[in-house]
Amino acid sequence: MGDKSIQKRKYILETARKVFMEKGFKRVTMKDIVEACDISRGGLYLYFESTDQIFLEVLKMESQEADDVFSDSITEDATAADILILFLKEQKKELLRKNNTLTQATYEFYFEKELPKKDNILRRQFDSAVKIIEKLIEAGVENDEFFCDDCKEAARNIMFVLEGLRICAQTIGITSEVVDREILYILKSLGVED
Amino acid sequence: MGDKSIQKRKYILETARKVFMEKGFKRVTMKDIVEACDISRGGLYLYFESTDQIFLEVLKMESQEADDVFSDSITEDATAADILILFLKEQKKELLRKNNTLTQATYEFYFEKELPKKDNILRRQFDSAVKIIEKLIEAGVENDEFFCDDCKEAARNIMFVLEGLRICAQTIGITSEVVDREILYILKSLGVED
Amino acid sequence: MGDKSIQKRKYILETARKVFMEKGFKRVTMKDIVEACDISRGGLYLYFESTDQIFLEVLKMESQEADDVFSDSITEDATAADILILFLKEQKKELLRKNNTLTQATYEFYFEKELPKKDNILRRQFDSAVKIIEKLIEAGVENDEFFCDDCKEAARNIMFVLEGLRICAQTIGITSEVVDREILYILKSLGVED
Amino acid sequence: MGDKSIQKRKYILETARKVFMEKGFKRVTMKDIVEACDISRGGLYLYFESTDQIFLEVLKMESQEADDVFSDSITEDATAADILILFLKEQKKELLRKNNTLTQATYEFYFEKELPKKDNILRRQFDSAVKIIEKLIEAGVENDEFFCDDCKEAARNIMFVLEGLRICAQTIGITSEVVDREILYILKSLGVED
DNA sequence: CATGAATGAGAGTTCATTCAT
DNA sequence: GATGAATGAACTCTCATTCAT
Repeated sequence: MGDKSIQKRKYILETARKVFMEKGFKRVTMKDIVEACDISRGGLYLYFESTDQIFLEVLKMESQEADDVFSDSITEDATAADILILFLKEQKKELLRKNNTLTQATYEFYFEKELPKKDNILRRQFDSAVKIIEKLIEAGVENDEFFCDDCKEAARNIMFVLEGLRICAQTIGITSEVVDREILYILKSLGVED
Repeated sequence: MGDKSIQKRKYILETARKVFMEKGFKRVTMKDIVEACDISRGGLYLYFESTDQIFLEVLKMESQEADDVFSDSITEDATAADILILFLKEQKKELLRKNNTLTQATYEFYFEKELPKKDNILRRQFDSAVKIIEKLIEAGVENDEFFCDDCKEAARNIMFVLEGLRICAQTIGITSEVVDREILYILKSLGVED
Repeated sequence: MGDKSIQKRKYILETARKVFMEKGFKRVTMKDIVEACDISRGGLYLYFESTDQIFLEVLKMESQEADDVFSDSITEDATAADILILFLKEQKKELLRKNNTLTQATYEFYFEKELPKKDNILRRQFDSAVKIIEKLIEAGVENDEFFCDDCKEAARNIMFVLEGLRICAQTIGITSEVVDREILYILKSLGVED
Repeated sequence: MGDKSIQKRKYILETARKVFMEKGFKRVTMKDIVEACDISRGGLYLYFESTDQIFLEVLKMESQEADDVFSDSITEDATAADILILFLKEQKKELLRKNNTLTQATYEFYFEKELPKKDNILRRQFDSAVKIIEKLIEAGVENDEFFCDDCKEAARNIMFVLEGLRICAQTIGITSEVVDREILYILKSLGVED
């Protein structure tokens, strides 16, 4: 596969990503992607053999970029609290974005395929996020920014709240204020006065 | 519609409920329901016109029963903390049940139809649960069982954590221990020492 | 499946039979059969799930009728030689018929699927024909119509010659005279002077 | 067309031959041949325009080599009977070989294309084989090895039996013993005592 | 000459929905 | 009311064939 092919492959994945963001996972057919990419039916099959495969690849792309969210948040002089707040604000932005997330498609995908619960991308992302938040809280505790007995558990709780917000955003809808309140609640439970 | 019809309608809904629990929402076809009910294709259409409609009715049934969870928890001499703990344990049991919940189907349904976020069954259930928990916490605060600044927010937080656990149970999988730790975390943040 | 369904099933098989006679096996698609029957795409799938299945059923029908060829040949006063000659003439007629045989389709079918050689319809038909011819020759030998050392082998040889003629008729083409000569040769080798 | 081209053409034909032996005719696609030859899709089209053409060319190659079977059989001191027996044994070997013959592919090819019956390679091969066998029998008759009224007809009969065996080998399966018995039957009908 | 990405026609299959009985 | 055969739109997937490089 030449350079051009790699380009096209990437182009297809990026286009498919938009389609998944708009329609979720299940409603997307190979035809949808073919049309969005403006290529031929057979052409798509040269690169991918199913929507499943395409979605998994999109997810991989996504997950690589996800790691950057933290990296972006970390600046030299920022305190742990600053970084955590920045991260939570990032998450807020993302979970309030309408039709601009793969959240729904991802959930649908994991529902449809009854994938191994132990080893899947989503799980790895979750666990890795927990670990990073944990480190952040530990750093904050050392700096006396945070107060916390069990940093690991606090990190996990934050992630569950975020997941709860995320799914509610997709189903029952939530406002910016609701998210803000949750963020404040989280921070308060870490002993941050604001 | 005669008595017999009402009976049959109910029979269909109950049978369909089982099908949705097994397969989620999207993967269920009219054919599946027809076969599960052992009625004729045309027969089903006499009562319902789509899987959507059937699922909504199933959800209505469900939501009427859901209110009983709390009622069951409340006994005369129970303290607020007792009731809250009982409720959380109920939730734990439910969210760990495999293929015995409409959770997945419900999420799928709400993903698929981009329903009004403001007024839907799920939303009403959520809000009503928040209110009940809030009342419970307030009662607990008055009894000095709980310590809490903002009972409404605490209640909301609990619900988001539960939602987070619920979705995670369906996608990345969670263990009984994970749920226990979250329950403890919630109780601790209410000032309960255990 | 009601009476009507059985009728329709039969109708489809008979129509499909004609299609197979015209086009062989491989070139026939479900669409061809749908069009020949003038039914809907989905309609055909109610009765059969593949051209394979349809062809096998056609073959079964055929094989039931094939047994009648002999029965038809046998009349009360006919001698063994008469019956054998009648049978060979029947075979001649059949193998010279253009596009009015399933021969080609049958061969194609057995080529395509690499079916068990031991137990298949074709094999059963062949063996049963050998047995009947053998009986016939034995009867002829007893009547001093035929002369033959090994009736079983003679019967088998007749069948192989017929198979050879059949396949040649489909590939390189043969004339009526060629078949006649082979029939005479067979009869002569059984000691029949004509 | 340069030397190199001729070489490549031949290489393609020989490779394609193997593919046809494995899969018959109809199941072979241009893609199969391209992959077996490890050349480019477009490249194949520079030499041949269809599987039909390729198969015909393979058949031509084959037919040139087929003539050698007899030449090989003929040694100086061999009697007619020896040569005939050798030839029949050759044929036996060939028709019992699994997946190592173009037989099936050839039949499929002639089924698919409804080619002129009068003038085709298969026909020429058949006629030429008949002629050679005829000559052989005539020689045998002169040497008093064989007894035969109509040598041409005997030769033709042999070929039809062989064709019958060949097709049966591909469809209903035959054993070595069955072929042996047919060979003995043929020889006996030529008056050879063995 | 040679490449291999791209095309698009067409085969197979499923399912919501209708309608004569 | 109830039945279930029938319909046809929509999807998946494959392959011969072309054509820019």
